[in-house]
Amino acid sequence: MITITIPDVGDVQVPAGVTAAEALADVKGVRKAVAAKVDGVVVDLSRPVTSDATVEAVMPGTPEALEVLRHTTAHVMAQAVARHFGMENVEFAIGPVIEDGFYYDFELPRPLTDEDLPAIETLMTTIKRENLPITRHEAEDRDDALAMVRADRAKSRFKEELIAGFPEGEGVSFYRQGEFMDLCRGPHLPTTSKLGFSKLLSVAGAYWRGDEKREQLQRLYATAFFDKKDLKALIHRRAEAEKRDHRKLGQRLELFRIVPEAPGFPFWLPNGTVIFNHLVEYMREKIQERHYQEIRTPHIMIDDLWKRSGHFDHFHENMYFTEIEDRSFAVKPMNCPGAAITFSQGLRSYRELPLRLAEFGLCHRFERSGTLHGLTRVRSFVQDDAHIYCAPDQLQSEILGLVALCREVYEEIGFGEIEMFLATRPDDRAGTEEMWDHAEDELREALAKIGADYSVNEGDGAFYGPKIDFKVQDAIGRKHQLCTIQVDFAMAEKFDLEYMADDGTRQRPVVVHRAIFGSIERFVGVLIEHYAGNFPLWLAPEQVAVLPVSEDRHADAAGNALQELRQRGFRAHVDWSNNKLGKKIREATLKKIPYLLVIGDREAGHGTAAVRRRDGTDCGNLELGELIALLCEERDTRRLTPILDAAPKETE
RNA sequence: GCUGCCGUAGCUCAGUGGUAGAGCACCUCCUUGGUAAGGAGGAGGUCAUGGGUUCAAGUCCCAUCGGCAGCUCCA
Repeated sequence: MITITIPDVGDVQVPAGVTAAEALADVKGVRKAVAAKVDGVVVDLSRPVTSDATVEAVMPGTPEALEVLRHTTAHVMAQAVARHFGMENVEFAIGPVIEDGFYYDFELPRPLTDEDLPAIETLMTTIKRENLPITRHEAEDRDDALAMVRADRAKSRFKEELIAGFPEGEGVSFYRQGEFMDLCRGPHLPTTSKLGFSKLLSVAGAYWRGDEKREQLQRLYATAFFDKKDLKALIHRRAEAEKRDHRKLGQRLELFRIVPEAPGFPFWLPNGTVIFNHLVEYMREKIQERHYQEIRTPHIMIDDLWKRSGHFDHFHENMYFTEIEDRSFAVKPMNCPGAAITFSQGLRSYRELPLRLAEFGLCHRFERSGTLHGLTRVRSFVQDDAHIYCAPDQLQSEILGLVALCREVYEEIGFGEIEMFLATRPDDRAGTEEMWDHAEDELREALAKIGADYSVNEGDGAFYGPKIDFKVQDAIGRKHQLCTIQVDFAMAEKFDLEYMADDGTRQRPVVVHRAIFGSIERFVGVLIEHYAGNFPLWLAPEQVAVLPVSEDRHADAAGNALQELRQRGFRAHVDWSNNKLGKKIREATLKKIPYLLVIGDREAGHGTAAVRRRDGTDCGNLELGELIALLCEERDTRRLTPILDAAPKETE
């Protein structure tokens, strides 16, 4: 007999070797359990328990249960694909669980099309109804496992390759339901009837083991949940994300365009340029407060410079080159060399440090056509870049200042949670161990000083120094990496940068590269989706629309309102069309203009306007001067939420 | 770059190998109106580009360019 400890229930004595399910037999609701946890490890319910252990049921609703469900659903999807094409025509690769679902990679006689999906889904439902028991089979070692896959099917080179990579001398497990067997660590649901609600999402190509030199496989993405509600919620979330897609909104709101004549090089339309410029202006304020100096450096410089900076060696594939009077030039992919040259004009004194040189620099990088994506992955973009040249003992306070700046900006923009990552020394690196120790310590200490929560990405630093990366969460919970703060010991050497220290010796400055927005292009792309196109007043391309009820009777009042708004610097217009009011409201609302001022008989004589927000809220009738003062406050304080609330309902 | 899908009016999209279509937007006229679409008329096309098959190609085939999803890359 062994002793099983069941949390919240107590200890029970059972014969050694009973299954986890049997051990849990008395637990309330155990019939719904999808797996068991033995001493904290999730296993099949059918797994025997051979010695004293803590055993608990893994119930639907827990993350572990969902993972088991999705993993099993992946197997069932593979089985359905096998039935759809015939087992002998399919070669199976891998089928892991990912965030929000799972996928499975196959080699198939022909590519999957959207028409295959419903057929595969139907087969999955059939397999669920067949209520096939899912059983675990163990191979002694790798040879045994190889024999098992070869006996099971004609083509198994991917599975064989996987097995060959397993550690020697360890067992290998397989799972079988019905005619389908798959190499798998498990655990799985006990039978296919326990499957929840699943949906096939998309088809894509993927390389075997992510290597573009290897076989290209067909990848089928899908998801599964226990509760139909959750599946619907995910589908809704995907639809919501699609509605916010910055490429669609960018087109509809006339913010930017990317045309075939310049693939990957965005055109900023007037509306988008307003946003672009205001973000730059905002960042200028921020860096002026922090005593940065702004510079501008050339877009095209001779090859030798890029060879000296190391870009030619490390970044050549992503650079554009051109020839001028038989000399080879490169278009800048980064701003660092220009800043370094700027720094090196004249001998610097320690009194000038930290010297913070900012540049809203336009960079060009060659990106492969398949990687381009709206504004978030482009071939030309403007970075809100800066290079800080400081003495080693100033490094930490500079880092502190940058982390604070980042947090301040992201908070003012309205992002949710901010995650920080410390990326430490990679295997391939420059500089001495002391330098790395020092730099990493400085970063760690800075993060500790502000009490920041952060994760460490070991070995993820740049070859010249460690960095802090920021990830922000947008309004619908997606994460974007924007800001990066990088410490660089190599650049000062490469460009022979020096300053005169207080003891009269020449010293190398430490260089910090950083961008807060990252690139303005990507930042605007993220912002469009974050705000769903509803930009806060200070950024909105059009801030106020004046809508006369009758375009001739109320023309004077509308014109006056417009003039006053424009005098106070608002981007405003009057809808002079002869449409009815309802239509004018619809059009202005679709343009996501924050405030609509309706002016009719009731307002014209009193110098007021009936104010409506783009979300449909009626803010009531306000005197024009008072209204404009409030709007100024909303704009000038860069409020994220409207300053005007719903007017109280008037009862007559 | 790779695999698959796609490319028709400014936008969103229909279109059976046999005369090029709709809605919105645009222009003109009527309508002067009260919180998300008033009415009528008009204009707008090298069906991405180049080849091929066919009596006949928007439609079938090939190539190129561009877009989308994913992979890879980047961060």
